Amino acid sequence: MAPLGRIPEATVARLPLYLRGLDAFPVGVTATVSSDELADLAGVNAAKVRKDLSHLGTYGTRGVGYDATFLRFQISQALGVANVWPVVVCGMGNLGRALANHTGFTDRGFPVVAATDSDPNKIGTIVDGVPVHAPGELGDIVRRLGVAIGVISTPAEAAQGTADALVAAGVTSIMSFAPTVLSAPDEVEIRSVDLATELQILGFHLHRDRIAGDS
Amino acid sequence: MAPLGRIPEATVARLPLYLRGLDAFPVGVTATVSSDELADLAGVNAAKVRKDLSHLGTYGTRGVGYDATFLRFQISQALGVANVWPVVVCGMGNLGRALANHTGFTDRGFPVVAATDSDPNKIGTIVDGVPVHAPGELGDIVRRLGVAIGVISTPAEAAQGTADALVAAGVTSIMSFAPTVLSAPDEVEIRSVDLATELQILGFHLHRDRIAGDS
DNA sequence: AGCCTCTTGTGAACTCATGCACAAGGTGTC
DNA sequence: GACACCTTGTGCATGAGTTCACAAGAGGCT
Repeated sequence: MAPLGRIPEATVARLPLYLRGLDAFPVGVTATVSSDELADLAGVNAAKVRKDLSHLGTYGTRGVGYDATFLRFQISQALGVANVWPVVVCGMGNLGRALANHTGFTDRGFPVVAATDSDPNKIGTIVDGVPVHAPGELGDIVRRLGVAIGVISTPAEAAQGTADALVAAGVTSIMSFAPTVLSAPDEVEIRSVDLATELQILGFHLHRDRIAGDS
Repeated sequence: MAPLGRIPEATVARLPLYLRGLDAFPVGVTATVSSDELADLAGVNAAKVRKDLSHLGTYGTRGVGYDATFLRFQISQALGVANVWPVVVCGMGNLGRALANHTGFTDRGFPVVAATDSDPNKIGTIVDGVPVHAPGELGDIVRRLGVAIGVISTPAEAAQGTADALVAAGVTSIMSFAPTVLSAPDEVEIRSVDLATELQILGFHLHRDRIAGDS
């Protein structure tokens, strides 16, 4: 199989789950893991695990399984986990503060190096070790600190302007929590997480189950 | 078309986006919206909008478009937005507090009526209007307040136990932010949002672009 | 060595989702 | 009423992703 041919998007989205599952295996100790075990750890089925991993290369041994340490290395390699991508959090409201302080980010190679907020009372302060700047300084911050990823946690009204500023500064990866559609050039990748939308999807199923139960 | 035949999951996930897009139209005022306009507002293409809406019924007028108010009503109906689903937030760390205080939840019919945390200093206090209880009281809270949805924002280690407690209390919809796989009976719907995983997906593309740029 | 057992890697069928392209069916104008 | 113009609704083709099922190896036991 092509060692690094095009990896399907669905597979890319699962690689972090496999990596997380492999955390169950101590480093340094030689251990093998089967596609079945890894499937359990990642919450998917075994066939998917095998097909996903086959996109990276043939790293398993038939009849045995995968060497946990080696597999972790290969997935890390594919995901580029060795890199550290500095993050700027735009909008230090409730959510922004939580994100800036989220240990899961730094632990995985995404240190929050700066934040912006339009509130004059916050500008110039340091919240949980993260300096808060004015939105106008965004371009400067990105260049000076080598920011690779922008997180938008502003109100919906300010989101597009913030995205524009990030793009203008050269940021090509954005994660947005604002409940609005963002437009940006094609080469910019935007991942949008709308928490209320997620709940509405849950609500749909609750609603439907209730309808079904009533009839 | 079957007015309420089975709606594809992908369509369900987009209905909230359409509903959000329709917010651009004032209530009470009669206005029509075309699939093209709605596509822009929701960030998808027009063909998808039409096919999605056709699953709900034939609510458009050829040559004209959709009546904004009526369409909003129909989508709301399908999603069951008229219902109010009380939410309990489990784990009042940084993220939990932000979620409990998230106005987007209450605004969309998902009031956070209670929270739990294992920290004795938090138990019994009221944070932003939300009373914090001990994890052991979860079953009682769910029954007493009619909780429909549980949000898990505990550390990964406590997530499965919290999920078990929610399920035991009769909650069938769970939204989890814990970076771990949760197991639950089939009838329980779990939506998992791992923020670090999202960033790793962005990181993959950054990594790949950089590789491509180097070669 | 021969055989049995185990698990990977993958061809192939199948399901689900997307997007095109156009007929069907409205509205408004002359 | 006839015609020109719009936009929906949908049949169909294409593509992406999932799952099955099994041959191809690898290791161990007798």
